[in-house]
Amino acid sequence: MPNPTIYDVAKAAGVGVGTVSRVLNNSSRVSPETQTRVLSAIRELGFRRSKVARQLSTGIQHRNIGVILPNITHPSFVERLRGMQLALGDQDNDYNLVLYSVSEPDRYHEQLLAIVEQAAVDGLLIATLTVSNEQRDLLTQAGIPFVTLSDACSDGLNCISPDNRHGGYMATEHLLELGHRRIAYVGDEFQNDYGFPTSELRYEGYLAALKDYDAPYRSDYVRLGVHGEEMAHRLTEQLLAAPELPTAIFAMSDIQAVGCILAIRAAGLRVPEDISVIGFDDVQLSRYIGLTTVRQHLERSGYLGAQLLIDLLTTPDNVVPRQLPPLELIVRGTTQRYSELM
Amino acid sequence: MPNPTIYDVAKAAGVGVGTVSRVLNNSSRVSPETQTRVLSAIRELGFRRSKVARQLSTGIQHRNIGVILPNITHPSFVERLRGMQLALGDQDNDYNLVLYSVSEPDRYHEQLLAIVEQAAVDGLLIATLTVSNEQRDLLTQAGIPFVTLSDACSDGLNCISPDNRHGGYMATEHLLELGHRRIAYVGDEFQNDYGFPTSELRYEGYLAALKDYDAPYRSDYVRLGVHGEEMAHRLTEQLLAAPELPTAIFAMSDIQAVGCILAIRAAGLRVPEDISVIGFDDVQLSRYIGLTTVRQHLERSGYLGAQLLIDLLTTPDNVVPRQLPPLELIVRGTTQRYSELM
DNA sequence: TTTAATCGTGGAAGCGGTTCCACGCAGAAT
DNA sequence: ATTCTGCGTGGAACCGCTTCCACGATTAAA
Repeated sequence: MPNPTIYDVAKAAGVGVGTVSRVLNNSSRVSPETQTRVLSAIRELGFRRSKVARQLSTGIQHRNIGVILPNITHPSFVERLRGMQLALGDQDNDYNLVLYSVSEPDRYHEQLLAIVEQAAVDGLLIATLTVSNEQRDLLTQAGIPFVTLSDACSDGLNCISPDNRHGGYMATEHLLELGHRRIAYVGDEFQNDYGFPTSELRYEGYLAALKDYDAPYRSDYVRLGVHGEEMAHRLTEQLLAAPELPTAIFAMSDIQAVGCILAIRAAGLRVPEDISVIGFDDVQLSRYIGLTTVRQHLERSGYLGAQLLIDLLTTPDNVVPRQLPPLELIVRGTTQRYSELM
Repeated sequence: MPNPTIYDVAKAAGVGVGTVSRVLNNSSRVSPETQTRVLSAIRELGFRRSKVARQLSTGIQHRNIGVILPNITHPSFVERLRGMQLALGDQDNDYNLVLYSVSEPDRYHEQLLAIVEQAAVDGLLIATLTVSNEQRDLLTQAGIPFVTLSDACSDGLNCISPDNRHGGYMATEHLLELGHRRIAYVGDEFQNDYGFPTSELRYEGYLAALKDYDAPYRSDYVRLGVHGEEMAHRLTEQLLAAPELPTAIFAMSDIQAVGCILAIRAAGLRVPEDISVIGFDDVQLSRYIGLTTVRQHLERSGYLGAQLLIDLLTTPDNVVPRQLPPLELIVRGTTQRYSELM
């Protein structure tokens, strides 16, 4: 018997279904003999009570909020996750957080389909990944409200996003004001498999700042590659092989900034004495290592995103808009004034 | 109407329930007029189809695995989580990971009760938190198999755990072999609200190593406090205020090691030149900052725990035991040989 | 002894969907 | 005119559990 039900158990034990249910919930009194009979029938048949049937029958509502994110590895997601948990904790309604980590970009859509098909969640928090029109329609059609924590707040989707362009500007401006002129950019490739434009936006800010400050733009100072510390390490090595070294690097994320710093040190140079490095995000790690960066309130964005979604779920026609605090420049120890003397 | 059902929608639209269902799933053909009638009825009533009823009816099984952990903040949980995701990804059966973050210890039991009551999960992965006998019975009674990723593998529970005592020994031994004799221990209080004995176990290893190497034990070199970087910082300040400074510190976790290092630097001393520091865990962060530590394969333990649970869920009578790889000493840059000259 | 209360139990109804079968009706084929 | 086909539709049955009501058998109270 593949999936025995309480009816099977009842039959096997020679009792009624009500009795089986009573044993299962050890509610009211069941005579000891009966109880053991039922229990052994359960064991023999390998019975497992259906979660779903139980929920339907008892009418217990517990809403699931799904979180889709590219990969649990990255610290920035941890921060956002923490914020979400916080928001869900506020509501002591029972919202459960269900994690969907998209390890490979091409499985993203497939996973989304499965989520919809399974009716696994009541609402969705989509971090960093972009939502295509097709996907938007899919979710709307299925009646699953969603909030994106992304960098492309397009077409009136519910979305929590920092101003990446401005953040890129801020970071670069900081370096410029310290007197740097040869500033490199290390970031993700603009066209990545997950489809998010973060790197390009921050790069645009970088460009704009260079322009405003009449600093030269040099294409060989722009190094792009897949996200991660190691790639940043390698990109920095390339930068260091150039005839004229940059005096500062703007890395589009803190993790990449770490890669840059490690590469610089490995080359026998010092940070910030020889080369200044600024990151982006302000993850926990950055405080520990004293990285200068742009704080984008990741935890808060998770918090606000979850709140927004809860609004959407509970009072769809009274959704209060949420505002992310402005980006902040956090100056720590990896940037310093540029002096010709050096 | 609080919770309109498809019957309400059908009535309002003047159609049968079958038709409503067809519209909902846009399956087979429904005439355009009918469709719009149904759709507007849905909108007016604020109908949301019940996830649970749908699942019961379609017979779609998707198992939920709950993860209970003290607090999402801590990097070590992220690593374990990653391992769990990995294991769940192997099975491309649909196992969903549901997160329960216990922010306050006293809410732990309450949350556990809610999980059981709600029948929210099919199995449970309990990280770090300990399971009392009462709780064990509760879960067994409810037919929820569970695996603990804890430090107290007692009474034949399914459990993945490193040998913390031995790990404490290894860390201390490393310092001793570098010639250190004045070795401090910074860790959690032995009796913490979450009930896990990690700190005490590692401390025991510390003691044993001191003894084996005939190094003096000094109670003022043992500093305990609530887990976290900040507390470790403060404890280290106390250590530095002592008349005779320790030459090395064994911190029971990497995060605490960071606190130690920061405190040492803040006091104008250098790591490892003045004081060596060794941590425990080998979280990602540690690689970045070059921390010497004991690797406990956190990701792997999450992975194995999830696998074990899946076994329990699918083939309860054929559970293959999982073995964690042995602890490894990872020597990086925060420890060095002690020389009297200094 | 009669009546009432209690206990253990069986089983129908219901939770809110989906699905399949049956039916009416329009248009095509005979 | 009759039969056939297919489309759009209604609604019963079912998914697997809980729960409540009913009922017979004890036991206690009157």
